[in-house]
Amino acid sequence: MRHHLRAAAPNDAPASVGPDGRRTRRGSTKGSGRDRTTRVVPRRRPGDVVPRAKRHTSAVRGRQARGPTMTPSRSTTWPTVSNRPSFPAMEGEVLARWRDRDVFARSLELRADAPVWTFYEGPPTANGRPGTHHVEARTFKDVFPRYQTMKGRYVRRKGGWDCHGLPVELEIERELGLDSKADIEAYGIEAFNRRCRDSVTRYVGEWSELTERIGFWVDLDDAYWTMDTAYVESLWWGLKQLWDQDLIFEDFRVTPYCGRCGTGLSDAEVAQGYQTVEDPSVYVRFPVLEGPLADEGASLVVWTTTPWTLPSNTAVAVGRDISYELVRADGDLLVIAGDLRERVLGEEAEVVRGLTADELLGLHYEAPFTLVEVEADHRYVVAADFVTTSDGSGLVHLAPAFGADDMEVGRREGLPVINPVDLEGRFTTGPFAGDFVKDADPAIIEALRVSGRLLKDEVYEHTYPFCWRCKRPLIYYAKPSWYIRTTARRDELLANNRDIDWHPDHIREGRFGNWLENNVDWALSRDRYWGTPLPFWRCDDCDHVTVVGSRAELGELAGRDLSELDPHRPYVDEVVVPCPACGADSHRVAHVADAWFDSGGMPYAQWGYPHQGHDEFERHFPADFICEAIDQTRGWFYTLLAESTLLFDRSSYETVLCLGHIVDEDGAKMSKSKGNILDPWELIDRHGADAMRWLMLAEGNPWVNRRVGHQSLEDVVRRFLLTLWNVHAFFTTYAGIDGFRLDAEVAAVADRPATDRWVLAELADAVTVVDEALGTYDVSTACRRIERFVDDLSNWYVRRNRRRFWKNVADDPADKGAAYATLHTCLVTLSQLLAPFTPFLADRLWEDLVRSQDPDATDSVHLTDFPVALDEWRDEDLRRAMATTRRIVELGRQARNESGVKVRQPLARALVTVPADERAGLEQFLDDVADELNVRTVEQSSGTGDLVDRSLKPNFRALGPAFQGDAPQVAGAISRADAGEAERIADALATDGRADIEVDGRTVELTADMVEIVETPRTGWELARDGATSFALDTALTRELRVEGAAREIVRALNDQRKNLELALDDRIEVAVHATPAELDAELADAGWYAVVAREVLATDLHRRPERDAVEVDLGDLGTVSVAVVAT
RNA sequence: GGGCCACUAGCUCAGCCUGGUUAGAGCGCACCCCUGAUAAGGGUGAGGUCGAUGGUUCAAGUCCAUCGUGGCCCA
Repeated sequence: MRHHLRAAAPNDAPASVGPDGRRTRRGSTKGSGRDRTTRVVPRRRPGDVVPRAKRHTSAVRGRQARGPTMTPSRSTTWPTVSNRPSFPAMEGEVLARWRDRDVFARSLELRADAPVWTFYEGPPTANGRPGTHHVEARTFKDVFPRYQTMKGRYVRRKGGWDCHGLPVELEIERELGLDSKADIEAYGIEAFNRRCRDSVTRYVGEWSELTERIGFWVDLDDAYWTMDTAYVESLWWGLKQLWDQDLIFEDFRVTPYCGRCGTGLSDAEVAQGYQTVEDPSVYVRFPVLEGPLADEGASLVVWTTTPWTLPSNTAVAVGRDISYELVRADGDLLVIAGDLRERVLGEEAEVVRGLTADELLGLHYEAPFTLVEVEADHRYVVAADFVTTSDGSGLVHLAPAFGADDMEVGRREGLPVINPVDLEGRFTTGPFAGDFVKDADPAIIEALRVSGRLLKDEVYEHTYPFCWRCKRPLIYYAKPSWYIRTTARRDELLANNRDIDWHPDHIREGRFGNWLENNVDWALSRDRYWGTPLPFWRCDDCDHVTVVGSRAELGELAGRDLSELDPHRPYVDEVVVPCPACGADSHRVAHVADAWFDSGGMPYAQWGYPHQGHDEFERHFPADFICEAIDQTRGWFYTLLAESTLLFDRSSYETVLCLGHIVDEDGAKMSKSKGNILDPWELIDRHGADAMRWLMLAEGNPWVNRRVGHQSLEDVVRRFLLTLWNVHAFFTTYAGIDGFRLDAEVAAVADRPATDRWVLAELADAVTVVDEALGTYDVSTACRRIERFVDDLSNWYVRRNRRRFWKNVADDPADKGAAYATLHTCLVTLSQLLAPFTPFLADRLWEDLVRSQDPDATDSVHLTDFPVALDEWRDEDLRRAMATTRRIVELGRQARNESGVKVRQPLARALVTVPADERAGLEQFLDDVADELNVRTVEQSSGTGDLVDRSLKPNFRALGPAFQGDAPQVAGAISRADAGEAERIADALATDGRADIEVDGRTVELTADMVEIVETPRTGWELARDGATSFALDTALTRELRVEGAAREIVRALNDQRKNLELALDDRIEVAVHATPAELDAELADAGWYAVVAREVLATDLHRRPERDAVEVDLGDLGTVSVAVVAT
């Protein structure tokens, strides 16, 4: 096979290849003999010299050594995680582990005694290659069973294959060069069906591989095959049940038919053969035989483009909402739709009077031909809603034998079927006997002309179907067929549908509900070979039909052992049973079942019920969940509901998720002719299965068409998977360096820093939201919440807390331990949270973060329970406080941006205002704001001082209900309040909780919730504002601030060199720094900055001297600094 | 012709069920930052008459009606 999973190259080997192609090894770069002086790449950009930000709110912390320490007992228990992963290779490793450890089977064993949660696999047909849309469906089919398993349910996932049907037969016909049913029968049904059976399994291998590769856990070893004997026997049982309930009957069915090939065609085949052709278009007089119109001698004007069907006319249809007229033209009295009079009869026609459809209904008329004598009442006017006035005369000729609409009306009206045409499409009687019907048109028109019935004859251009094999025109032709009387149970179908949990729910009342409302009997039979043979035996003599429900029953009837009988054609056709009514021989009817009956019967047939598998069926009926593309509404969704309603009086599924289709990145349908089909293997090999899955699950709603392509997959990888992976790599890197151990003492959550408690509070919320969303089949919400958490974790928690991981353990072991423990908790919980969505990455995280520390731990995340948020994590106040903090930081960045003072340059002060109820929460994070924005002190306005302007903003949510129609006036008064008035109201609200305000001369009482007090610092500093939140930045620079900036710049330049030298994170170095003029040098030394620099860059010695090959940093009018690493 | 769905920033989509006066995100774009997550990362900004019209309401992207455009299913 082409798509073997490659033996995955370990992508995280301890050694990695550097940018220059040399192998480097973490922590062992010493003695590598590289020439350090030539490897320093001076980078000098004039605009690039402002010193790096530094924490100013805590001088003590600010002067700690920042690098990771050389820990003597460095643990090797944390795996080395590459920061440039290959997800497809990683997934290969995970797959190998799943196989080795038999994880899927064990995940089932684990829940063997748990409550059952049932998923039904809608069987794909395996005689075509799996495509990208199958990856979509299988992803959604996987995520919920995985979730439910983790929630403690037993989710047996029995696979299935759809084996029968016309597409299989057509493929074999093509291969064998067969052209018609006659050809097939000449070739031999036995051999033909054997080929069909073989072809079904043709792509099973590739299907299985793809299924495994994308992590869809389904039991394909125990899959059901709709062609299996036990399966077919179950269907027989089902059909017999229906027969016993009198729900099966035989009637004519009009289908597209090729007289030359002698075969009906499927809709798909018909669709291939449309051509634009010119056909005769004739208007014919049908004289009225009853009532006033008959007395006046009027005729109906009837239009048709198939004159050959006129001999089979049984009725004329009119539209109830159409206005008709009695018209005199050329001495004729004619009945025609008013809208069409002029077009058909010309301007000369004179309207005698208007007629309603009701006046026409029931009137008998004289038809132009009578080839067949019929006893039943026919040839009168009926109503039908398909009659329009866009063509013809508004009076439609009906020939139930040759039109599906005609047949439907005819059945409703009890009209006879007149069919003077044989199976080769030739007239059997009358003057046209022996002619192919289409060829008889001219003779028929001539006969009409001769009899004086022809009113008008034209040529009509339209599209008409032709046989794709022989190119001859198709005819619509009524043939005897077997039906299931679903209309008898329409109310039950509708009732059961109402109990189904549809996603999206509009399908229930909309597309599906409407379809059920207009339910027609299910045409069950097909005149084909490779399908479930209908178990109906008809007596040659008396036509009595015997229906059998199993081979055993059949054997009993036939009087011989049939336990080894292949229930397919032709073997089953050979079984003859005696008629219980008259004793004559009964032969099986030639039909097979619509393949949809097979798949609709899977709830019972997959177990062979009721002949076997009784317990399994009871245990797994109905399904909790099914999931297919939306085009199954009238397919599987319907047949499942119909069969289970008729057989078990309830729906066989409780929840159904409908999926949209896969389209390309431009939104175009994928099709072979456009050449925009995407091979799923190519996508997965390049980006990985997790990326595919996440794209399917997270992008838009499940039922909206999904755009798939390399670009969107790359986005998923970069935006989501890689972000998470980088956090993981960050954690393991520092945990490894520090020798962090999971069994180390760590502070209780309540005792950890606020930032830790915050991220755990977010985690708790994420777990809750995802859990609830998955419980209600809402993957989009779940995915969005996870994405937001990963972003919070990476771009706020890790970024804000990086230094806690770098610093020396000895300085603050509790703080460092808390940081590790917190991040570890987040990642492990994420691993479990992600397990249903991205099972590979999730399990890799588990392996690295849990298994690496504890070989006795559960050996896959998929064997764990879905995470539960601990109560001690929850802290909604803290979440709100951090949200405020981050909004303040955003404003600060905005102010920085607008001031033009870069973040690397420390500034002295900032003043912030937030709504009163957010002040307390913000207070605890002011240090974070200061550090993030590189400002020494950040203060909140006291709320009363002179530094703040106050204004009022109306809150409509409270004002509206209170003042109704006056709300706008009150709001206006609030907005217009001047400074003094605002001050007065704000104070009154603060002390009494209420305040008076004058509105249009009246005094109105406000409560605190009606007004938002907006404060703005009155400083003249750089100001950024958003509603009631503002940030004022003092941009004044002192010499001291600039010197500190210089120190940060030195650190940055040296760290830059460390990186160029490819030093390990904890390598020690010696550096040389030379600042000029001497005054700057002295200031740096006196303020202790050189010591800070040395600690920052892990320098054992800092020499204040010039060095050749040093990198020079221009500090503007402050001076210049040159730096160099002199020893490693 | 019928049913259903969609229409929100240049693009892809949230928000609508449960109406509240500052409509969000990602990508793209412009400008910038960072340089120990580094073939990465981050920020700020510009950009929207929420398809149109009418209605309900103190208040409509959100509720109702009609229309338009597109899609799916059916005929």
